[in-house]
Amino acid sequence: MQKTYRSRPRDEVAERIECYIVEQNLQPHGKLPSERTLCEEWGLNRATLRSAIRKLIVEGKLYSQAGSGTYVAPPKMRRNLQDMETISEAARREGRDLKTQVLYAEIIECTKQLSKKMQLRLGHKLFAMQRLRSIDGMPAVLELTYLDAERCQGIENKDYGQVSLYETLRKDYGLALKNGRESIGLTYTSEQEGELLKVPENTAVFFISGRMFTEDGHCVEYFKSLNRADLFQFSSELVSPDESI
Amino acid sequence: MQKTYRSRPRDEVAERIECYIVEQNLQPHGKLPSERTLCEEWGLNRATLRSAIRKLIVEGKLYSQAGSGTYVAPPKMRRNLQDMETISEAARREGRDLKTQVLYAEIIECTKQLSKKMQLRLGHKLFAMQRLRSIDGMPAVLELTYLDAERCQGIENKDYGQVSLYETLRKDYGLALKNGRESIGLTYTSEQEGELLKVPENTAVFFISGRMFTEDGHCVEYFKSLNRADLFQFSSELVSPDESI
DNA sequence: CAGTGGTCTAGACCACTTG
DNA sequence: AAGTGGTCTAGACCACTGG
Repeated sequence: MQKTYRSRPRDEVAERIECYIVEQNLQPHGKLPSERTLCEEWGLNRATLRSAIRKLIVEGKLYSQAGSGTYVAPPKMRRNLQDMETISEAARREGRDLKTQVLYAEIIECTKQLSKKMQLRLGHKLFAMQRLRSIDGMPAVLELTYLDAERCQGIENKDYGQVSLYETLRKDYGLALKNGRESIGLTYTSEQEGELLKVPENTAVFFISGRMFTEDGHCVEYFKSLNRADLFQFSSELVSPDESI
Repeated sequence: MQKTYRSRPRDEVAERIECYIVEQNLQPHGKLPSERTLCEEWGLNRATLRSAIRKLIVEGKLYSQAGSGTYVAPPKMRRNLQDMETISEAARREGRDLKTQVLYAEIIECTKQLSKKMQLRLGHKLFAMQRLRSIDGMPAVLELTYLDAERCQGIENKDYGQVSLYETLRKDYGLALKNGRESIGLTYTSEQEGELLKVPENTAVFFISGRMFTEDGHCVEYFKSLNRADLFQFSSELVSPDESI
């Protein structure tokens, strides 16, 4: 009485695609032949091939662009919560291209909720900025930053699509934000967030928020960001769960 | 020049299913009519209906069991990372049925990696235990716990399928584990983990690990757990990201 | 053993990207 | 304008669940 292993075409095709990538030495963002071409060459039904491709997409190994093609997904970018590495530092470390687009930047007055978070009085001037950050051309992080504008007057006068915010804080204002607390969770994108990050609505993304403090313990920055789960991998220092008993 | 809104059948059908659930007052675990029945009654192609069902499944609104049927998914169980609420406390709070199965329980010697995590010397006696915990009959959490066995001698003599581990620590050993650090990430199930949690291999699950300390700062417990993403929702106390500008 | 969800085949139209 | 992925139709077989 032995379990019959009737391997399904979908899984075989998925493996075949992975082999193809290796054999052809396809690099990240490398293009696969079109679905119809593969179907013909491999004698497949398109639905079966698409099912295999979908599997590899959810596994983070492929991505596809309507009207264009199917491509090899680049490895996820690793970020660590322990050290306070900014995304620009992480991108530099991994040799990635980081572009930043400022969606919103204004001086606002501290609200009740922000006042709690940052320990500032109501009405205190804050610099609020929302930025969309792209890794290797793919929208990856949607970031909302609040800065104590009274501690860094004129902070709003630079274009943080071009200049590093942290470098400005350090060089122009002598603020070295070394102490911080971050926390992570998962949420699902709203319609608007999905459009900005170029993912469907209700896609699971990492939600990271945190505060940065000056050396004398004052909160200068509060931020929250959405990070695409298909592009990032948040590693803790822990051993992999695969090392279970 | 207006964008034409040609709503796709799939999305219409998905909405129709949601309406059906409300109209028929279907409760969690309530059964939908069979796919073929719905196709006939609503004049649909089965592939289209299945596409709609798949969408609702990834959104956590339905689940299906091969050979049996498609059912209304119960709301996800909420857990919070900030407070150190155990899963049994969370289950009680939400009025859910929690069952625990011990897969492995033994005294082992502290390894190099564990020694780093727990700040204990190599060879220190640890109580290692792996448990599978089920919510309302569905395998939900795969948990691996390491306890400082020299601080709680005889800890291995109870059946933690029946008795609360934390209650035992508190009552029998006077250990109130109030201080802890947890961290969360995403990983993908191995074949074995998938079988235990009753999900396919390579399913995305939450990976939570953490350490619990005594009041005098000694690490007594190190744990890591896999939590099915379709059953849990991890919330932080922070404002929702939807409140972005 | 009848009914279920899971899968596969074969063929078609659509909106979009790209040369 | 040609080619691409995304979707839809119609019909079929499979392994499994449950009475």
